[in-house]
Amino acid sequence: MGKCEQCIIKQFNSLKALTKDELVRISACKTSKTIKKGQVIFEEGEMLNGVYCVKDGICKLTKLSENGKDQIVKMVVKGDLLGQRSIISEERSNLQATALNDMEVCFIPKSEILSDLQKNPNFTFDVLKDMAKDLKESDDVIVNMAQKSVRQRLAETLIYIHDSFGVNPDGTLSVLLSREDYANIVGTATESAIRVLSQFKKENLISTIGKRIKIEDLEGLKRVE
Amino acid sequence: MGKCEQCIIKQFNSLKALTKDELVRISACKTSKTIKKGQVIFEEGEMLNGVYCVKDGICKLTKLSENGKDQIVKMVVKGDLLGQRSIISEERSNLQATALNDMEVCFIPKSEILSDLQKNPNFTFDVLKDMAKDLKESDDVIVNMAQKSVRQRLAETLIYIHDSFGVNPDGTLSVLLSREDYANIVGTATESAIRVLSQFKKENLISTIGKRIKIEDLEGLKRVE
DNA sequence: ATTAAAATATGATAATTGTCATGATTTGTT
DNA sequence: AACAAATCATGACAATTATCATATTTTAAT
Repeated sequence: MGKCEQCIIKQFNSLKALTKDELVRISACKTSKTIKKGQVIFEEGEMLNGVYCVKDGICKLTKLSENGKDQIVKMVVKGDLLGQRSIISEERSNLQATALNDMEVCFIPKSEILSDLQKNPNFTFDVLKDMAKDLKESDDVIVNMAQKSVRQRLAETLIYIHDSFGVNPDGTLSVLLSREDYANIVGTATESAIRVLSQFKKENLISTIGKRIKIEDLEGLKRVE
Repeated sequence: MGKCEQCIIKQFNSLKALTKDELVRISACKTSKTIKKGQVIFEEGEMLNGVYCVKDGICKLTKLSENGKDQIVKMVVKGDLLGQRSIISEERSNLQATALNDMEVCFIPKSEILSDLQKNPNFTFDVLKDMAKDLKESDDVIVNMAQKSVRQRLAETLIYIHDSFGVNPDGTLSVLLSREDYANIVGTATESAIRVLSQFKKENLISTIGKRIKIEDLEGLKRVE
């Protein structure tokens, strides 16, 4: 099993603020897991016993709305930590995490994280910074949800996925989301999302190969109102 | 000027995690301010030089959307800290803060807060917990915005304001918001907010005295779909 | 007290989005 | 390869929400 001290991934998250000693100790008690596409990592309401460090793959964080629909609140990428919030507030998770890809993650027990938070102010401060960033992003999402049209939100989602996760050799978005996923990011009915995507296609903003999507006119998408 | 060591307000925020020494030092460099209703405490894009501890009054945190409308992202109450996020990320504020009441606040310089964050892990951890709570609330707001109707969101807003800020002797909500404010919380057009309030009135869920609102049927409001 | 400005209210209408029905296509399984 | 199940797609229509116009009421300033 890999050693945390030598793992490159930690450069992308708060674990980089840990000392070598602390990393060695974490390395000794962590477990590596492979998670298959579609598999649920943890459920809403579940008590988490630790945090996950995402070594590879992507997952979605969703919350079930009263109307029975899942809302995708955030996408978690290679390098991100998963579940810190629940550990810090000592509460059950308010979100469900589901793999969108095959994933490689390391599970670090709660006790280890909490003791490091107690002992290493640099680490705590780094987690704090991370959360401040998340919070700012949440503000943006709230404003977008409240003030922008479905058309605009979907255009921005496509751009976000393009910019954050990149494209395959054929130019299609490398993250394959279902139309339902798109709807659940944007906060609309699946049919509406499909309809808007069809419009985008007619307007030559995107093209599709099967269910894969290729952005044909990024600037055009940015101009969508 | 009051002394932080003796101030009751700090029980409601992370400052309670500071030691007596640290509080004495803060007390020495803090400044008290009175802010009039409607006054802007800080603007979007402004560089904050410290955090505010709200001793009395309420303010709204807004973000200007591209369509020129203000979205109210959060309400800040007596006991809350204001501006920690910008200080922690060392970024300009992403939100504007505007007093909804006459307010009493204490301004604590950035340097003091940052040094306490460096030195006192309990304090940092408490700020972290606070932010974790904010983040969870943001998730809820996102889901509500995405999945619920204007009618539902407005009903919930009325309940939230009722429960969080209480009522006057005559039963009207003690926080006086304009119809535009309500629209900017819910994320809808002012006319739509007004219209829904009128409906609620017709359905005897609320009554109005001038622009003041009184909840007549709390249970009914909770059932709104 | 008078008046102007701002906020609230309501109607008419258009635009957006949701819902239900139905078919086509894709995917996964045997 | 054949089939069932899931996903994608589109039409028709209903419901929700936005926009513009225009009163009415409230607030603030003189």
